[in-house]
Amino acid sequence: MEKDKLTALGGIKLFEGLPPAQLKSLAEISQLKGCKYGEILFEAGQPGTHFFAVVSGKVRVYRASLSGKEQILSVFQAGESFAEVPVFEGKTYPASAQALEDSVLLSIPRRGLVELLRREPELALSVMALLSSRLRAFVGQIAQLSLKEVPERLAGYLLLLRAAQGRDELTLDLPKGQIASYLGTIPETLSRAIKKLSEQGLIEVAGSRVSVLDPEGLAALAESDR
Amino acid sequence: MEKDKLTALGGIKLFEGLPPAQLKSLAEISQLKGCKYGEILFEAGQPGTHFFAVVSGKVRVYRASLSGKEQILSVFQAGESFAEVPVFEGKTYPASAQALEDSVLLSIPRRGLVELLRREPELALSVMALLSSRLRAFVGQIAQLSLKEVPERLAGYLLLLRAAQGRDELTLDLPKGQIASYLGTIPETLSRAIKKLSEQGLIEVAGSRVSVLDPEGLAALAESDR
DNA sequence: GCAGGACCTTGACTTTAGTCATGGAATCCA
DNA sequence: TGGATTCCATGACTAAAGTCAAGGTCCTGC
Repeated sequence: MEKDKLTALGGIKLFEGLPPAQLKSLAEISQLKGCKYGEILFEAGQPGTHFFAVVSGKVRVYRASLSGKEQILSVFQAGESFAEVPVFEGKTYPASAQALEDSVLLSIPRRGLVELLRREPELALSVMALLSSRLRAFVGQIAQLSLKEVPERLAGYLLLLRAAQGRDELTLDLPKGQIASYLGTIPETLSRAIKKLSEQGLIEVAGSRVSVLDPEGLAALAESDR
Repeated sequence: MEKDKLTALGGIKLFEGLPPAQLKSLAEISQLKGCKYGEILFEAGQPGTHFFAVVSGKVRVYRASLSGKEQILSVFQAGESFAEVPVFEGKTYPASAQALEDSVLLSIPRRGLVELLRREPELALSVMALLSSRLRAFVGQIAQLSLKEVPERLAGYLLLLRAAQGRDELTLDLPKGQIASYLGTIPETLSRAIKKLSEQGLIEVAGSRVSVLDPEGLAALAESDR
């Protein structure tokens, strides 16, 4: 069992390059935790006791409004970690987290991680780099939400996917409803945005498969604003 | 002159509690820099060479769209620091920065700061806490932009100001146009939102002075969503 | 004291996106 | 296999916020 945890920890990008002794001490304090599709890991406002890493599966981090609309902040997959904020602030989780698939997670109590960071300046620098990249992503998300309309945001999202998948035939990584929530809109509006891009000949859509027909056109749209 | 820098560094919250020797080495590599109202310090996309701290004055960090609309991410005042992201990522600034008043800044080259962080785990932890609090703020901002309407966002902003100023008679800390940009809207829409809150008897406005008449009502509005 | 300018407000209008309701397609699994 | 569920698309409508244009207020500096 300790063995499993060690292997799992080894697969987490953030802990790459950590000396084996430290990995082992991390393994001692962390827990492997299975969770099912739809399971809520924590909710915005709860005291933030643990830091998480995804061993397998998929987790979304989001904020919900009282009326039920949700804004996805990020989706995390195998090798990624999340819920750093309360580790260093010691307060509450700023957002909620829910499994989008049956998943396996590592949960690490914040105290232990802080101890480790005190002893491992290189890990600390990695953590700062990770936090910084999150900040960069959020800056982009804020700018998109505030300065761009839905079809433009969709174009940007598709270009990101294309870069990640390395080809023009994309497979959507999330159900469309979740993509809508990530883009800060609702499924109906996303549906119409997809139709619009199709009609303009920029993409072709069949279910969760999307072909990018005109990458430059998409890029022009994504850059543009009203 | 070195003396000035030391005093200035001593006033920066992030560096509070740093051993004098380290402060001194920071002073050696950092530069004092005056800048005038409206001066642009850096623009989104430029290589991020420096980290900044505000000695006096006021700086806004924002993203602009091609068409001229702007979204303010944060406004920094004396004692605060900004532009951490490229320090740890070594890439470009994710947003632009502009002086909102004649200001004095400290600029610190990223290399020197990284060196210092390697030697000072406690400073590293402070930086992680700072980055985390930024993330928390951005999560809130994303949620507001996506899940709430302008009058609700305004209500939230006024409540924050009220908490900061500790009384019900507020002085707006920014021109209304800048507040609009912070709230993700335009001056006309902000004007109407202010009028709406006034008509509902929640606030009373005269120029840049705002009286909060009904804090609970404001809070109810800020929490609510459509 | 008044001309110019920055900033703010208001009104009329347009555009975008959200709401509500309906129906279709795919999937899961008794 | 067929019934239920979930997810998605579409249409008709409403509401929110942006655009454009005009005018007001306040401050500054001759």
